[in-house]
Amino acid sequence: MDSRPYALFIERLRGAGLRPTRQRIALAKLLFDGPDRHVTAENLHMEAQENAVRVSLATVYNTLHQFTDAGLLREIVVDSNRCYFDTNVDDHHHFFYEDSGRLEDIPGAEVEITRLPAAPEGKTVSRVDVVVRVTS
Amino acid sequence: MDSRPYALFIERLRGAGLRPTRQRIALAKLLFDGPDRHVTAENLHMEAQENAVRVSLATVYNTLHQFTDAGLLREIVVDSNRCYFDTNVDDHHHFFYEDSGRLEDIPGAEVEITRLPAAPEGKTVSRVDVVVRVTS
DNA sequence: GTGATTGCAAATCTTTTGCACTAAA
DNA sequence: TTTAGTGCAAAAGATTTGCAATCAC
Repeated sequence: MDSRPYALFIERLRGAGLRPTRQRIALAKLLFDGPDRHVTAENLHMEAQENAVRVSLATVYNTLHQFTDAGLLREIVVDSNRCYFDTNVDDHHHFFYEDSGRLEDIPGAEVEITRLPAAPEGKTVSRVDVVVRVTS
Repeated sequence: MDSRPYALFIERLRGAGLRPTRQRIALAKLLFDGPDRHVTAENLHMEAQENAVRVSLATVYNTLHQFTDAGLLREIVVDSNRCYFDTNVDDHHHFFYEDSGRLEDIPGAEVEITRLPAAPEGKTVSRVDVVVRVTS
């Protein structure tokens, strides 16, 4: 929880072109001070409150999108009624537990796609997402 | 537009265990009387109105989910703020045009996945979705 | 008739926005 | 200072729900 100094996060924000405000620093600490994770806005807002971080839900939404635009987070689409954000921005894929809504990373190397159609004329592939949906 | 008899759709609904009501028949005709397509609820509701089919938006939502549960449609998740339904329920994948929100089928045979991790203990893979996101 | 289905409007849920206030540089 | 960032409450979408009216069987 308190394993890394604030300076690290402040620097990371500056490096991404974001002003290190109290709220952003606190959220960055929650997000990046530990193993990779998947969060929703609601989810992170609650966690902030539990940790006595005063931040509004609107700011959590804004911050998640700013972090995503800055390349610190990746947005994952698996449920058409909720946005998930992943602190792992490397090339990788996901297991999606349909029953619980939980997400789990699959390292990029564990999926091999050997055939894929060419991008349509004039288009560029921005990403290939593989979602393995599992149930009990 | 009027190429197939109503009887065909009525039978299809019965076969899926759904009462062939006026609304369901009309929507089935819009959905299945032609090549495969991708629709949203809003989208299909507008089309119904244009074709003088009187049906409420709530019923369109309900019907799309009933059809999906019955295996007549498949839900595709590519945008966390809109539900897409696909009349193609065979094994296949998608191009997603990020700029326009348009979806395009990729036949199952055009994607080959040669490595994939095993499903987690006690879980079964219900589906593997591949979404190729493209931009201009 | 009887139970399933529908329509409508209201409710719900997630996400975004407008704007006055506060804080970082 | 000056400009970016924040909080709040209200707005905006998309989807669901409750319930009386209607329809299929």
